[in-house]
Amino acid sequence: MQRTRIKQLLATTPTNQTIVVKGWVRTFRNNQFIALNDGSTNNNIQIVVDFANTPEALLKRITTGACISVTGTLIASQGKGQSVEVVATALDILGDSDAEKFPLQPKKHSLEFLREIAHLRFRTNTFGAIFRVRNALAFAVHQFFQQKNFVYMHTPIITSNDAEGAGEMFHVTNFDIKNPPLDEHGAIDYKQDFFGKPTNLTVSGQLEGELAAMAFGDIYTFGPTFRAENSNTTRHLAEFWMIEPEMAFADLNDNMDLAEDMLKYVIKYALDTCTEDIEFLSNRLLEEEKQKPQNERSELTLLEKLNFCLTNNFERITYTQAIDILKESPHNKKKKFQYLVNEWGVDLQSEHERYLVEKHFKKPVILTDYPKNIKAFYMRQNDDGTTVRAMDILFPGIGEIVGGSQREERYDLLTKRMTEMNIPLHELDWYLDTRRFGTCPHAGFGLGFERLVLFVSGMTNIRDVIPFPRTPKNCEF
RNA sequence: UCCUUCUUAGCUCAGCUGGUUAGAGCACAUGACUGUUAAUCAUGGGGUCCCUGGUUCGAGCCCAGGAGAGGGAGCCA
Repeated sequence: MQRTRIKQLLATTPTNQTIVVKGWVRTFRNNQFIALNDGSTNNNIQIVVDFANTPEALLKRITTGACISVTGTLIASQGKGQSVEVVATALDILGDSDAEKFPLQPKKHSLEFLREIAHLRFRTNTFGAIFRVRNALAFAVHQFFQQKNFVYMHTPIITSNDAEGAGEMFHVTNFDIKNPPLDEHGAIDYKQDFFGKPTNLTVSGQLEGELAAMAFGDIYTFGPTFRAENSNTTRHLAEFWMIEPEMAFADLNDNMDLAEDMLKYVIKYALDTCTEDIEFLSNRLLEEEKQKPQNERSELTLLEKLNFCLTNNFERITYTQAIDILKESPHNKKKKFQYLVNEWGVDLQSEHERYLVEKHFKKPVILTDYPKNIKAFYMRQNDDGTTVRAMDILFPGIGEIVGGSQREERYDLLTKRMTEMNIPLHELDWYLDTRRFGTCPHAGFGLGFERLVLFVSGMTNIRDVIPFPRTPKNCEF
């Protein structure tokens, strides 16, 4: 007989039907009641064991963490905490779990402790909810773009291109690093390496994405990305997943519209399909914030915050307007910023971004038209000669979740800018071909998937929204 | 990388001014009970006080160095 998933069982009208259910024991109370979970939902099904007619040796093996298979009848629960329960007629232990050694206990654990046992934390309510939400968001990303006829493009993970400047890269080689072959000058001879040249893990699929957009029109990537920055924060990972759409015949406004539509679409999808999980996470956050002083708590619950995002337009302002707002802000005048805002041209600090999003507008903000000197070479230059068609989307609690731009499609201006920024043209010759052969206005952005999961789950540390986080000095599992 | 806080039982933590045998709650084990909901009650086992060195009659506590973790900053998604 096939097993039924617990999520489905809990929604079934009990008519004494015989069912099979398999899962992992969360708790075993009173030698009689098993709370069983199979990952389909955070809710457990209660298995009732006839302990008087069950061998004691078998009862002893029903421990927290054990994997069991139960055949029984589904009945309306006689107890109060649940609507249905399963009266066991047969119970098999599929996998024992030594209660003395199993680290998950029927009690609250700290997120830091669970991070150390990331291979087992999937079995907790919090991480069950997080990773079901993550799954829903990933699926919704694909559904959103597919409905719009974007082509899913797999850009390379190993690349020889290191001219992007998006971040420090992980070197890829199969040399014996203690004894690499040297050339006549004593330098490492990459001609003898696997690819015959130095290679790295990708920091972005954007440049290759642009190539594809110049043929398919609209494309997106969704894959792993690697940055070897020594970043130790709650918002950075060395290995993370990035979504990068690229649209031909699109300007910055189209780009902002796409990003805003996409964020709203995937958040709504998660709310609709993971309602219970998000409610659970919302309550979890509420409980966690009770530990904090009143003025540090969120004004909205997680659920309210997500719904607020769906029903309000993101605030769109230019960098220049943002600087004016910050300059004139009471916060700046009272010198409450660590870095005071006095002049146009400086990069915004996180405290400034947080002020704009969390204090001034109290909603997601899209900042556009940054000074060209603080942005990448490929961004389209405005006629003022000082700013570029860049956009950053800032989210409360997360900061920058999206970074994008309209691309510089004009060959002359692009190569001039590259030369100014000391980017060797010959290394990106293939990229420049798009501008040589049938160039057109186009735009795209990069969305850090884990930052999205962070926002939707209400978690505060990015290491808790990816199954096995890779950060400086940490690559377990 | 910088600033800052922390590291004591399986987990979460307490540990006074440096003083004799290092504690609690939960978890776990044993027993009782048996429609429980983090069950309850009783009993019990469990410690490299992060590591190394130093000061001292005496260090979990003070000093130096190191490791790991949390929070903040920078870099960014």
